[in-house]
Amino acid sequence: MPELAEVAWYAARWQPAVDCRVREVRCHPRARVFRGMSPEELHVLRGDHLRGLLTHGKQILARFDHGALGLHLGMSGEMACAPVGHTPGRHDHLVLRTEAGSLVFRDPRMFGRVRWVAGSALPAWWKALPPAILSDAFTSKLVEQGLAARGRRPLKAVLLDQDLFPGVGNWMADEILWRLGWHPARRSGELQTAEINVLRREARRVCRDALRVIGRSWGDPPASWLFPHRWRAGGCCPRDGRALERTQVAGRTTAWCAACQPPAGSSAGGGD
DNA sequence: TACAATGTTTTAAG
DNA sequence: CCTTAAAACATTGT
Repeated sequence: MPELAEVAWYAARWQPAVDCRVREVRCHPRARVFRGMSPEELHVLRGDHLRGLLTHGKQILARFDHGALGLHLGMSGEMACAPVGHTPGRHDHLVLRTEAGSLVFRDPRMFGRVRWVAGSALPAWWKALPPAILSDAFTSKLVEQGLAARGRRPLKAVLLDQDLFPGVGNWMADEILWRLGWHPARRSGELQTAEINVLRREARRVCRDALRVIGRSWGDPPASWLFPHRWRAGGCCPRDGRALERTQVAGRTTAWCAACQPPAGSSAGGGD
């Protein structure tokens, strides 16, 4: 489920335990989410205090006194602060017991990831993350160069590229394209300079809207967005009421409106 | 039963 | 070597 705003919301689930000491570490001995590392290594967390939580796109960093936990929620990951006596469930791969509650990392499909970097400094991989979409470093020039380097790829694929649009996932990419009135399969290299500016602006807008509505309270996006219509069987475009198309673009199911988002060349776009 | 699910990585192909 | 497409990953739900 998690994209930028859902990730922010889940990361905040651990917030109540900031400045609390880890009393006990429980982890599944060989869950895929630990990848190369030995989960035993995480027992060094015992005695450390959780010092803060950061998010960057879909990446989460939970900082402790002597290191940082890098978390990625994959397709089905969740974070929760369960009661102190929480008994780890089948998919609770990591549980940190604190006096404020049990911090749970849960991920049934295990496409997510947990990693540990010792030391109080920010990990190198964290510092190497690309500019966040809502940061000043996310410039039109950056977007222009990113699109040019992926010129033959469909826009949908490039929006999903975490090196250029960190935090954007399937629903956000569809939302951005729908708001712009652009066809998802349009080639990234054919955008004009003015269109690149518009794309940058809309990507930032969708990020802000998502964080406001979902990131703060897991609220339901308004019916004026594509979001609430895109998965429902028989979902219709909230702009013109036409039945939404559902096709594979860039290997992902893509919801779009054939009327609002015509193929490049046609000029009957949606926009707003 | 078979397919699809808000993601990334590896492998194959061009 | 570079870019792009497809397969793989593991589990649950329709």
